[in-house]
Amino acid sequence: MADPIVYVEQRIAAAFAKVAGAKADGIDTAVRSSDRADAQVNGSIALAKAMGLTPRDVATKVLEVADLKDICSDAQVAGPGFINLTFQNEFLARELMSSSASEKLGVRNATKPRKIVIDYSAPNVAKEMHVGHLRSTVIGDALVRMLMFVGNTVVRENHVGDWGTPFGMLIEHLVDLGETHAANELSVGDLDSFYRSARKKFDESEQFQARARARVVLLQGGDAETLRLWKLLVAESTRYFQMIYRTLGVLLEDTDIMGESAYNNLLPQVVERLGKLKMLTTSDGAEVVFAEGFVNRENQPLPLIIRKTDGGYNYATSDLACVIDRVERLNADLLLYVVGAPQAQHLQMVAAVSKQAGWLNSSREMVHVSFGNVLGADKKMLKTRSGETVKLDALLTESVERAAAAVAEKNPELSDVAKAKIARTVGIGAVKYADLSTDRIKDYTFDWDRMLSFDGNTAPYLQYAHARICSIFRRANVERASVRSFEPVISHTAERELAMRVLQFDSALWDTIDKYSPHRLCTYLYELATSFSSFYEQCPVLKAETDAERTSRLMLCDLTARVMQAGLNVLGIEAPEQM
RNA sequence: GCGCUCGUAGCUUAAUGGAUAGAGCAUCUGACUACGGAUCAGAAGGUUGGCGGUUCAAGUCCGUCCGAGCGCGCCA
Repeated sequence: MADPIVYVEQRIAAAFAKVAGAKADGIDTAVRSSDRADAQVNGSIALAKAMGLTPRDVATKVLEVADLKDICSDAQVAGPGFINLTFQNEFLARELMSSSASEKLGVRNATKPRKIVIDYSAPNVAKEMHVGHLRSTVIGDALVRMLMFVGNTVVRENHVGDWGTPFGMLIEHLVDLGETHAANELSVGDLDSFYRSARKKFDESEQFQARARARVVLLQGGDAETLRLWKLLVAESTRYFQMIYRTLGVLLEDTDIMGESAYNNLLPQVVERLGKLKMLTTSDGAEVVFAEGFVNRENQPLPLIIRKTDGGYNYATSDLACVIDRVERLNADLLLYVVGAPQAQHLQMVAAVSKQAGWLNSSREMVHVSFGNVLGADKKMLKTRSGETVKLDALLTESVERAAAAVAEKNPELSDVAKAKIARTVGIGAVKYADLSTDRIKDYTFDWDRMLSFDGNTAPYLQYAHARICSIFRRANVERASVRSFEPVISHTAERELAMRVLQFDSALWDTIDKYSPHRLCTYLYELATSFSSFYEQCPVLKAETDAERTSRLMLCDLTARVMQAGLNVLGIEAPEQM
């Protein structure tokens, strides 16, 4: 326990229960941070009516019962019935020590650790990764890291698009080019042109279309030679994905790939099981499930197509197979899908059918971690086939280059090796942070300048705060660990503000996890950095007035840096010691 | 047509139903020979798309209208 608000909340809740008894049930007695005091309680107003008292009377009683004298220097009923709390500096100091002593910096572990399968990134074989994949990859990876941080078991799954009708055309194109030539073309990372040429042939030549269709049949029938060619495509693409992932610094590995093809042999089983459950209906020649509450344009029930008229399966079948696999083989109790908002209805239908079939229930659920569309400067969807796609590796390269220019300007004395390393850390961090720091649900306007700007609420600003602290310790020639158990003395306002902020890491991270919204942690870290910068201006550390004050401030600096580093780390962003 | 999402300062945005809507960018005014100026302090900038409702309290919930985007049977 380190967050004073979390701590006082328990006492307040108990006090409310004592004062109001059962009437307090369902009343929000949460304690929140406030700009009028350290914390604010506001359940009294809601309770007043039920108790036949004025809100201020309720608040006064609660305050009497809670008896917060040992931790609060001030506790007052204010306004219509709020309780404003001010914590004692000694209490904050104790909490800082508790946080400093804990490996997880005061963050509570999950009370019930879960097994969580998280589906993210999902690029397509033989296609370039673009900004849409950036969102899924970066958001998904941040969630993986924070869910693991609080003690969950997390399984990463990269649902790569490696199966289906386009592969007929891609394989035939590969055959036309010759394997060596095709491999060369694919290995230079120019996947889009490969895909486009195949597409062009497909659109222009009926003969090619026929070949492509025949090839799909061979592929799905397991023809050895076709599979060999298919694997060639997959292998080249996988190498390309891994290159991007390594550059991006995400956790995804080859072994996390569970492409559509991986579920191929489960597909007949899906049909069989749905059939046994009497959920299948034949409609227009296709085998479908009608999930309740979904209608089409004509207000007719909207089906989930399990088996097409031609006997083939499609992505709904494969997604259902996924659910079965994740629940039954992996024994997951939470399935997260970090997938764009346009898939919302599809995923709802998959969830509805899975529930109806009994694969999912209230303790095994799937959650769509949806994110907004990526828009161009014209505020229109960035389309994949328009040819105007921003390629991910080009984006990352440019970001690192811009960061390199900044490093060269600010720190010309650093070695070339150090400069290059910092440029990568800063450049990649900036891109990831730009993606993570706004509410994922909203549409996202792609903007080079904003993404690569190093001012304001950006990764470099947070990294800079961290680097400055490291610099203080370098100059002081003091081991970071040596100040960690020192009990700090809080006197200056800026010091106190920073202390309060540091202690909120726990609630900020949990708030982020509860909503699967990384931008909340970003906001917290930005505020932490702001508080530190302000402290840094106002409170000399190395030239503090006394040794005790100096050590106290060093302790606070160390803890701030550790929280910053841990916070950036769960976002998948590195915190350099110099920049 | 039906459904989902979004609409906050010039721009980019934050805000569990809580008091005076909080930041950054841009603009303007200031600041150290103290630990890194990729900084800090301050000013100005808002009828939270409109109207109505629920509530002690609404940017937030409900209704309605306007605007934008996405989805809606065999592509994934």
